[in-house]
Amino acid sequence: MKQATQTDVAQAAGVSRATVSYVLNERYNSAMPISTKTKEKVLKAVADLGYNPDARARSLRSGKTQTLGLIIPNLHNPHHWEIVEGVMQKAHKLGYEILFSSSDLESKKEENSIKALFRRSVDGIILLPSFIKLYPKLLQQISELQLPVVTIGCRDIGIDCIGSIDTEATNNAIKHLENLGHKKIGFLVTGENQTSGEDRLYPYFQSLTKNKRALISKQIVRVKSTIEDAYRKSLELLKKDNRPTAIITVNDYFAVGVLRAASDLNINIPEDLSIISFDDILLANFTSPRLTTVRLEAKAVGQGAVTILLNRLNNKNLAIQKERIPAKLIIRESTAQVKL
Amino acid sequence: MKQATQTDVAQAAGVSRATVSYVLNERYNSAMPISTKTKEKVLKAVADLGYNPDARARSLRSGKTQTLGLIIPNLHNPHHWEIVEGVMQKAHKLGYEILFSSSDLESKKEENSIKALFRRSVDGIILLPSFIKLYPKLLQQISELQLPVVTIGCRDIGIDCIGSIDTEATNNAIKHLENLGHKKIGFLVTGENQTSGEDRLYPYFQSLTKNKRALISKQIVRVKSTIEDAYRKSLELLKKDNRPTAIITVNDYFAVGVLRAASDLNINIPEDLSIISFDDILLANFTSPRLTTVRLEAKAVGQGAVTILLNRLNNKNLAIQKERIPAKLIIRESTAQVKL
DNA sequence: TTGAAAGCGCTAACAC
DNA sequence: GTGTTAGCGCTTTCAA
Repeated sequence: MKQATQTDVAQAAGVSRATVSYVLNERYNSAMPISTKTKEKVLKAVADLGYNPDARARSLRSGKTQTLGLIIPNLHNPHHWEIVEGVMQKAHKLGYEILFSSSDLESKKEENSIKALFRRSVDGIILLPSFIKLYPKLLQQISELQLPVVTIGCRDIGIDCIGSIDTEATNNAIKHLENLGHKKIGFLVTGENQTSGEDRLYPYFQSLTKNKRALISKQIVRVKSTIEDAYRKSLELLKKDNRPTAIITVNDYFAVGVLRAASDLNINIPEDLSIISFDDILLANFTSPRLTTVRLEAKAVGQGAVTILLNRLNNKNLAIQKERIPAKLIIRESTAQVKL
Repeated sequence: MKQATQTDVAQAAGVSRATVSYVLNERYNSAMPISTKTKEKVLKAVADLGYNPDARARSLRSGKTQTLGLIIPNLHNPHHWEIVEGVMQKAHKLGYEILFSSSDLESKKEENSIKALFRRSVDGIILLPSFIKLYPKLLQQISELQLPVVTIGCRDIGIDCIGSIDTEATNNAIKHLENLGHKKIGFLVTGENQTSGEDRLYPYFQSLTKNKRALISKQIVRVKSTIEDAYRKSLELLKKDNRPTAIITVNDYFAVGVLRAASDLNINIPEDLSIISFDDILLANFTSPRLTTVRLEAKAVGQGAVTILLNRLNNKNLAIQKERIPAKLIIRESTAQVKL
């Protein structure tokens, strides 16, 4: 049997198509009063026929798709998924669907995702950007598409955003390590063009030029966003004679790679090496040892992103929204007093 | 500036809207010949105006949305994302978008996802089902919606499907453990209503009733699909006097929880306890010890699901498709000869 | 309180 | 080779 259409329902209920529309969109409370009997007739016909309004037609006419685009850099970091979870929960609760895409760390793809994918099939976009260099281009595309966008992770480029307070988070991590007496700290950050490395650690390095820079012998290692590379690079780092007594990684996922590398080299954690990371993914509490990490409230970030985006949809003229979520240090087992 | 429409392009190029449509849909090679000059004029106008066809209107008219629905049970098991990755890669390559949804292990939600979400906004659905009991209901919904569906994981219910060869995979795991001399094997499976537990281990248990059942003292533990529960339940299991010498978990994600529990109890792996699991997620090679596991080729499964679904879209009358992907035992560090 | 009808932007059958 | 035109299924003014 063919799918029932609005016309079928109207005929079955003995009313006009407009009336069906009114009932289904609950217009009867406000401007458009509908008699209870009519309403019931329509509802019955809808149930009988198993009628489901066509989202495309509805969208074409109303201008709203009730769909949000979500783009994340890669599919392997669990932190991203926790964000996705927050986004989906909130979006579904509010009656929005999610058109999902991963940019796979290729800037070309990220571009395409934004452009090709969202030919008015979404009302707005939630973007977890991967490439810093992309930002100017991004801005341009966004204005061309005239689609509201909220980015996860804030930079001052006049776009709605939500993110953790990176400098605060970083300071928490550094301070914890310093309190434990660590002076030789290694840093595992993402590639030069990617966001999380720069955002998270750069403010800290900046501050160093003024004061404690001399105190800390920086050992910065850039890794691709895979656990394999985190493993390989930390293996190299830890094989050096002058290896750090503590490592800060830009995310928990990398920290798992470091854990593995340390284990290969018979380096005990935290006795011989402290590790601290960011995110506090679920897994962080189940590694051996459990990870000391700076919690970034992924789910809240995801939910907040939806809220911000919908605010924008409801009011194009809103001032730029910028929400910062506090980061909290979670001390577990991967950090300890430095050995003398 | 308003988004350009087909009419704008037609005017700018000095042709009719139909011609624009022909050019953009590349109809000029086949039935509908278009002169090169016209084609170029149109293409230029498209570029000048930054024209992007409206996916909704196109879909409404053509009946195709170029969008696939993807539903997975929960967002935390990395194996699921690897499947998602395969799905997205293949789908995007073929010009399809992904409408994404997680059923979060609530059967109610899974139902809604299928019904409400996909009111003709997708051409077909890829479903990684979570609840066995849902299958009959599922079948009914599918026929009501008249939407092609492919399930990941096969059961004989007359739906296109793709999955690993579960009995083969299970036999691989069991045989490996038996070869190492293990007789007391514990099983960590998912809740009674969920698919992976039953599919993966049930055929094996069935076979046992006929022969080696006596040899193996089964210790079956049911866990919820969270790493926390896997951890908690294996802690209980391992505290027993008569604890198993080997544990089979239904996925690598659970195995990480077992690793953690063993570590808490100072049980050495693999010396005191062997662990074998399923999936071979990326992480499985970076735990300590690295996991012996039965590789399930998640990415290939995801890609295959898309292929199967598109076959179905192209030919409604195709016989039921059923693709099985061989499972391969990957021996790493979490299994060893049983101690005497 | 309800109905008639226009039209969202596009594709495809048909006409020229 | 190219243009005309009829809808796809819905929402929403306007009229009754």
